Amino acid sequence: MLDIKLLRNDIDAVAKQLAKRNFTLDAALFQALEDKRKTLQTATQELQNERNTRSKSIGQAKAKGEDIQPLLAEVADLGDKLKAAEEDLSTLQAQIDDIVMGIPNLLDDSVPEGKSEDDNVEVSQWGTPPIFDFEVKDHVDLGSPNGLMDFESASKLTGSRFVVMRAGMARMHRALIQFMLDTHINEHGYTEVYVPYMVNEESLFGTGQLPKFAEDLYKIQSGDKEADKSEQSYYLIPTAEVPVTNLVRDEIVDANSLPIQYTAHTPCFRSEAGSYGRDTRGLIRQHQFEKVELLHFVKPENSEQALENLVTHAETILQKLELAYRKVILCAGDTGFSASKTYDLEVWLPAQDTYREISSCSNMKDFQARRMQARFRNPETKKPELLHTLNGSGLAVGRTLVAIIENYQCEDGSIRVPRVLQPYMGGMEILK
RNA sequence: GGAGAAGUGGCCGAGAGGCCGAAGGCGCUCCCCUGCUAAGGGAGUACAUGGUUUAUCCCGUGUCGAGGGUUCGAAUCCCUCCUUCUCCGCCA
Repeated sequence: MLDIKLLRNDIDAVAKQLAKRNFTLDAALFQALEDKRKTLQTATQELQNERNTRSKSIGQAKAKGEDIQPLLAEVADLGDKLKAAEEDLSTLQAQIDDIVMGIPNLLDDSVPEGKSEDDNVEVSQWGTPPIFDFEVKDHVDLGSPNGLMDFESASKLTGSRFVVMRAGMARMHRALIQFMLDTHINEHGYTEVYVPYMVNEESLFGTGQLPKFAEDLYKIQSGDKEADKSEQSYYLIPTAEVPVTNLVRDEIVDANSLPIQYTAHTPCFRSEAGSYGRDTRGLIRQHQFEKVELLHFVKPENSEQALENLVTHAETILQKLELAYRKVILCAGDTGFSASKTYDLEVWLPAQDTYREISSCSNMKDFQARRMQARFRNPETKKPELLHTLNGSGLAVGRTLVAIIENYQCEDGSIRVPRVLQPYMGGMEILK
């Protein structure tokens, strides 16, 4: 959520900024609604003030034992007028809130212009893509023959975009999670957190998935209960960003505890509505996948550096796994709704002969914090101020598995186990 | 799943229709006194938001778990939901 004052005072500049990300802000409509709001709110508050003062005088008169009937008569129609005014105001306010909640974050000045992912700018490369003297297979062909990776069974159990893994494959998948968590905890100073995989609506509003992206989420319907509107419903988390970031929702954290760095392993659930036909083969785009997430809560002046650190932490994993990758900065048109600036890490996939996203690291600045009222007390001004929140994948586990399988493949179809993972797999060196 | 109790500022806690944005305590900030393993005195100290502009000041509005309702007036009464605790049942 953007600062409402910024929208009131300088909406044209905001609209211009947002145009960079292909977002059209109807400044005239907002302005008109705002003007109405101002008069309506002032009028409503005047009525409330009148009610309050009159009620108070009734109380005082009663305490003195005076006759309050004439006073009651005076306020007879005040209630109805006030009620009407309050209803008009809340309707109008809801309209304004809808608009404001649907406005994406302002982009950092360093974000390059561009319309789509084709305009993202490469920042750096690490490692060299391996050269094979045989025809490379993709991870599906490598994993399927021995049932290590089994998409047919998964579609029987559930449907498309799920997987069953067996034996060494399942173990390597688990090893990756442990390896990532251990690295972030031991070398990068993160605190591990375990969080619910289902969250309420408020949490999803806090991080920005709602109200705009409801179709990407799975909503839980509990058992035999008919959808009862009065009861709160839960959603499966699309990323650990949601539960972990919401830890600071409605909190005023001690400035001394900053920066806070959390890491969490969770499954992620995405409906992938709107991506029909994309990446239908293999593990790349699943309804359920594991991710190790990195989150920072920092003072505003430190968030720029925190993003650089966070990306480095994610890069460390790829480097230890000796996987070639490149780092890109997302252009204006490709940067996500809540993000001010995003780096993607893209790992080399031999079978696709290209780099594919494996991590996305973003500085949300105060966008999520404002929605969540996540604050810290500034020791100098003694006033609460909004935190800056950041998050990034460190890394997406399924896609990392894909990268290992394809980059470490041998001519006979077996897969070498990366050195750093071997201790996590009982010393196993070859996966077949 | 059944029965009961409770949710008040950074924390603890009083308050039971009007004199309550809320006693008292702890903590914190500032000042004074004193002078040495410390103690005493005084003052201040919720958040959001509108007028209202970077900000200050002032005036208002809202907020006592959340949302509705009753009333001239609700922290206080009623309803729904959420959460916590106690007892019983069940359970990885």
